[in-house]
Amino acid sequence: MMEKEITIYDLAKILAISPATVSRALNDHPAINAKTKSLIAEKAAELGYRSNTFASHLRTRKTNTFGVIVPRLNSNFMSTVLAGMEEVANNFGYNLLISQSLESEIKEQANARTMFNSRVDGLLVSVAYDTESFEHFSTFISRNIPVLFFDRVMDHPQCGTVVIDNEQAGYDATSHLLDQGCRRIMHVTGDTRRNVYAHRLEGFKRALAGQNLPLDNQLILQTDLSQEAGRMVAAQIDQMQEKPDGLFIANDLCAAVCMQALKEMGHLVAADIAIVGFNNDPVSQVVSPQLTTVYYPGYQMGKTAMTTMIGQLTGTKSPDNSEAIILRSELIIRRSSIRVGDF
Amino acid sequence: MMEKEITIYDLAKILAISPATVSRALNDHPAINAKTKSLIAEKAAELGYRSNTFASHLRTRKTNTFGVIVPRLNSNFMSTVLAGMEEVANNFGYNLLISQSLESEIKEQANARTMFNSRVDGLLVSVAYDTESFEHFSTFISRNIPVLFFDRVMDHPQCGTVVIDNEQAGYDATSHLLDQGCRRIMHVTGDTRRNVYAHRLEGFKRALAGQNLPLDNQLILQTDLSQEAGRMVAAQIDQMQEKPDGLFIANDLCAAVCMQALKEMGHLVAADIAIVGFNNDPVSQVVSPQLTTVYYPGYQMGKTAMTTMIGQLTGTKSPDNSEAIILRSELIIRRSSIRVGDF
DNA sequence: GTGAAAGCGCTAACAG
DNA sequence: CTGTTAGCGCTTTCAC
Repeated sequence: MMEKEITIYDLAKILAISPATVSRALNDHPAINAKTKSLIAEKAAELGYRSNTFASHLRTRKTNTFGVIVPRLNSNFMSTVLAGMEEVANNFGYNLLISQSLESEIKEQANARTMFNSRVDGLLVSVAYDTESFEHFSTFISRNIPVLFFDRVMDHPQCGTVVIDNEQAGYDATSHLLDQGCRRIMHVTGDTRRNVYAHRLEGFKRALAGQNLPLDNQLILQTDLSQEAGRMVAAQIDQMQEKPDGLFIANDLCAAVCMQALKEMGHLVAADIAIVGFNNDPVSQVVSPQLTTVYYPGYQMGKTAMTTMIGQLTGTKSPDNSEAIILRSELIIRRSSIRVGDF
Repeated sequence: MMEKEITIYDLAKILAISPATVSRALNDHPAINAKTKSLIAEKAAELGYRSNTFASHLRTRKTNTFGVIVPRLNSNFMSTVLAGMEEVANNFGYNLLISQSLESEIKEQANARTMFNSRVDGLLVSVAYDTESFEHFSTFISRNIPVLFFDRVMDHPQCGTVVIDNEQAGYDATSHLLDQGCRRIMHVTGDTRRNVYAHRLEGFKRALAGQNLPLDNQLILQTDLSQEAGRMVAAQIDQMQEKPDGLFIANDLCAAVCMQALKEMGHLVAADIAIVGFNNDPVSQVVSPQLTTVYYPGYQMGKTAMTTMIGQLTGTKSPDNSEAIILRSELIIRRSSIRVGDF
């Protein structure tokens, strides 16, 4: 049943050559005769030889594995990013060790420790809601293991980042609502310790300021952007004396639920209240009216992050030469926010 | 900058004891004095010692890592399953090596090879659309590495499976439509080489047969269940002479898009055509009308699969004692299929 | 309860 | 172009 594992020593003995030659041949070392190479490769295949990566890693101190820490796996955006990362990593012969922080810094620290102990060659992180400290990443930095943040990033001189221009996206979304004649716009955001939400909020503010509109703090709601939050926002709007005529929610699923709830309460989407979401989640296309949103290039972000990481590791880029890559995002205008013609 | 890695030899030297004792203490070996244990643990923590997993794996031939191969990472269902797996694995100190087959058997084989070379302790797989051969998994079996299938499974005497009762779910969904008075029900399915689609179809057929309704092959559409497919199905229905009055689509996102398209073409959902989806994707709750669907316990499936795998590995279950675990799924009735009252 | 010593399978000087 | 040799850091018999 249990077949015996065959090693380079077995191959060496059978072929009457040295293990070193076998090792070199298998690694396609230039100094080895092409004939011996193919001879060895053949025999290896025949006997079902597989390299013992641990022995190899033990020597080389490289694992060919990247750690990835994300807040949650089960969001459309994140799984799209991961899909992009996986594709690139796979092409370059790297593996991915994936774990989720479940939006908790504590868990994130534990994940980071596991990654560290697993001796990943590099770490890609999108931080949790409540992460404050950089501490759990500094162990990597001090051992020269590259750390790259994507989407929800931390600011650190030695870490690259891959993001979209959230400020501009927030500005565009808000400006669109202003263009539609909205004058009382509510913004539903997440934890503003996170760049993605903070910057969207800044963009929101800049757009209002551009029209000399006052900033009403009552109209800025910090939530967890869950579906539940969407329902609560709708209930709150329903109760308000002076209702907003525009609504910019930093997450599609939350926005979709909120829109649904508002409709049930008798509000007319677009006419009464124009709505813009964020992410271009599949959900945004199947709600009615279809949801105006910001296209968020998740797959591209994953590919870019991984490419950057590999580039850094293979020395194309110096490891302490951090860089910030900004991907293009784009406002997608759909029916939920079209009011022109109502005037 | 680059801190030196500290080993059990360093600890041994500093504490003037043998490396063997350090190793045993760190692994909580019973034969070691509690005092020496804590002394060693303390020093280890102080110096930032981390176990070199490769050296350890090289000796023990265990990796504490499971491989997971899924068709795609970026589906709500799959990422939910993965989230469940990750939680359990993490609790038991295992890591996850995740890769996607992108619905291609070729890629799946490559993934399996990588997993094999990475010497995963076990493999969890949900197979691709077009997978026919078991070949790429038999290498695992012959080396006694447990292989467990979940959701999209293969039949093999030595592999456990975790699934829902797709036949029953298909039956329930169809029966519900029949209960609503539908007599001409269309079923949109995926590749019927896959158990999940084949069984739902069987349930569909059984429900019709229970009412002595004829089986019209024109009303069974095999598609890839994409959003695009949803649009095509709607177009096709729109063109039909005798239109179906019920529609059972084996995927929520596809169903949601189809429903949307039908509405735009002027068809009345529920009244003209009652619709049932599958998966309880978030999308199903935000479309209007809300979509009747089958709740698919993804998180639970991930947890169960992982628990089973770990149980098998730790010897609770004999490895060649395959088992089939069937999780409960549940029809969730919403507005898209309610016609009672229209008569 | 602790130590000595061998070896897991591979790679990389170094030597020829 | 190929071989010799010495570890990588850990676990684990076998002693004491």
